[in-house]
Formats: sequence, C-alpha cells, structure tokens
Amino acid sequence: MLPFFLELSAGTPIYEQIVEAVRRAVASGRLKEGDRFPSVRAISAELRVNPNTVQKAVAELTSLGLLEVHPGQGCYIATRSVSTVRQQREALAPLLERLVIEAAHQAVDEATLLELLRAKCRELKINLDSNS
Amino acid sequence: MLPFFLELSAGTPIYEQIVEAVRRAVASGRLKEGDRFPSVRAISAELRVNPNTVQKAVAELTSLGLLEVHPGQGCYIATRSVSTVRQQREALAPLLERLVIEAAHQAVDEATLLELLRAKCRELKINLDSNS
DNA sequence: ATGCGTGTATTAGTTCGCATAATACACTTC
DNA sequence: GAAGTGTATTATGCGAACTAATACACGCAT
Repeated sequence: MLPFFLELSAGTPIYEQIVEAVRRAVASGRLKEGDRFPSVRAISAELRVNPNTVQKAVAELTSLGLLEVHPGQGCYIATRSVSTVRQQREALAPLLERLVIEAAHQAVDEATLLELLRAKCRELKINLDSNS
Repeated sequence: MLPFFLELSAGTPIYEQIVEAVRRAVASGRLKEGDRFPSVRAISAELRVNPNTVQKAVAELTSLGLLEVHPGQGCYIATRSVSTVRQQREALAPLLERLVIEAAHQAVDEATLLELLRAKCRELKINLDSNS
C-alpha cells in the first residue's frame, strides 16, 4: 500500500498527478519528515506505470525540496526548508488570483469565500489524505 | 487596444492565456455584460497569433458561458448565468485544495492565508486588469 | 566478495496537443 | 454586392508525455 492516495485519470500528466498526491499527503500529515518513501520500482509496479514516469516525479519532488535522496539506499521525506515571506507570497499569489477570479465568476462573495477556505483547511487536516 | 491585458509567455498554451486574460478582465470589471468583444481577426492581428488559436479561445469562452455569439455580427460578453451553491462549491474546491496545500508547504498559517486572500480580493477590484 | 535493492542515465519510438498556414463557407449589415 | 463577422477544413512542424529496454553506480547484508 502506497503512503499516498492517487487515482490516475487522463488529462493531466501522470508524473504531475504523482507529485500532487505526495504534496497532498505531506500537507495533510499522512507523510512526515523522515518517513521512508517507496522505491521507484515499487511505485511503478503498484501504479502499473513506466519506471521512467515515476522517476520524473521523484526528480521533481527532489528539486522541490520535498524528498531527500540517500544514494544507493532510498528516498526520505525531507525536513522542510524555511522560506522567506517574499517566497511565500510569490508561491501563493497565482493560486490566490485564480481562486478570486473563479469566485467572482461564480458570484461568490468575499465572506463566503473566506468561510470556504476555513472549511477546506479543517477538511485537509481531518481527512488525512483519504481521498479528496 | 484590446479590452483585456495579456503578456504572452511560453509554458502555457496561448489560447489558455487568452481565456485567462478575459476571465480576469470580466472578474475585475474591465469587461462588463453586453460589452462588444473584439473580432477573432482583430485579436489575431493585435497579438500576432494565428486566427485558429484565437478561435479556440473564443470557442472555450463561449462554452464556458462567458461569451455570446451573434452569428454574422460578432461576440458580446454574456449575461452571467445563475449557478447553484453546489456548482459554486464544485468549481472552487480544487482551487481551494491546491491553495491550502501550497500554504501548508510554505508554512503559512491559516490566519495569514485568510489575510492574503482578503488582500487579493481588494487588489483585483482596484487594479481593474492593468497588469497583475 | 557477491548479490540484491536503491536512484539515475541513455536511447528509441509512439502518441497527442499546440500552433501555424492557407482556404473556404454561411451569415449579417451597410 | 462588398465587407466584416464566426466557423470548418486540411496539412504541416514541433515538442511534451509516455512507454520500452537496458545499463551503470552506490549502499548494504549475507
């Protein structure tokens, strides 16, 4: 059993879906710093996907600083690096913009939007990466 | 001068960038219901992009319900259709999820995240689609 | 030392989406 | 009828995504 939830669907690259699933698992607490991460071949077999595709996901997760590679041994969830306030803003800005625009089109007012955000924060912590 | 702001950049499909720009313009008030929308050929010439690419954006905007086509005459910004609460939630859920996950990775606490969201709401209304 | 399990690199080939190009057609308006 | 709309068609080039089959370097346990 993989330590993260993933239901492959067309439309988005597989390696991106893997990255997203791992990010979700880490954010929700399903995966914690220092945890052992499954091998490329194990994930490949479990998902029935080409090893190269999984490798691409691992490479991206490593460059994102989410995974630490211990050569010849395996991968582990990395200790989160501290980011500056500026970096935080830059990472969140595009997501915030898309959210606000979508809310405007759906005619969702600001108060409701804020409430939805609070609800989502609670949901993520509770579900612990069960599905979505 | 196009009624929406767009700076073409690689990495994302051009037609998607156009759709995004129009959505932003409508959400910010730069474009309003009933406004005339530039012709495919005009946009094509302005952006120096193939007419087919613009056409693809127009088609998507139409299917999204953002544009109304008056055959043989032109396109206009559509009157927004009412959406149910359920539809609102479904449209916002994935964006909320990605935002919360990204915030968790950036170690941004909930209170700060809510404040950033409020700020983004204000920013969108003020800038009126100048840049971003 | 040998073998197993790690991550990683290489090369090849297929499929598919994006963008371009050049036309052509149906429609409305003046 | 001419000009300006949106739309459809066909063809081509390009690159990303995925698969496939190997091969290599490293750490670790027997």
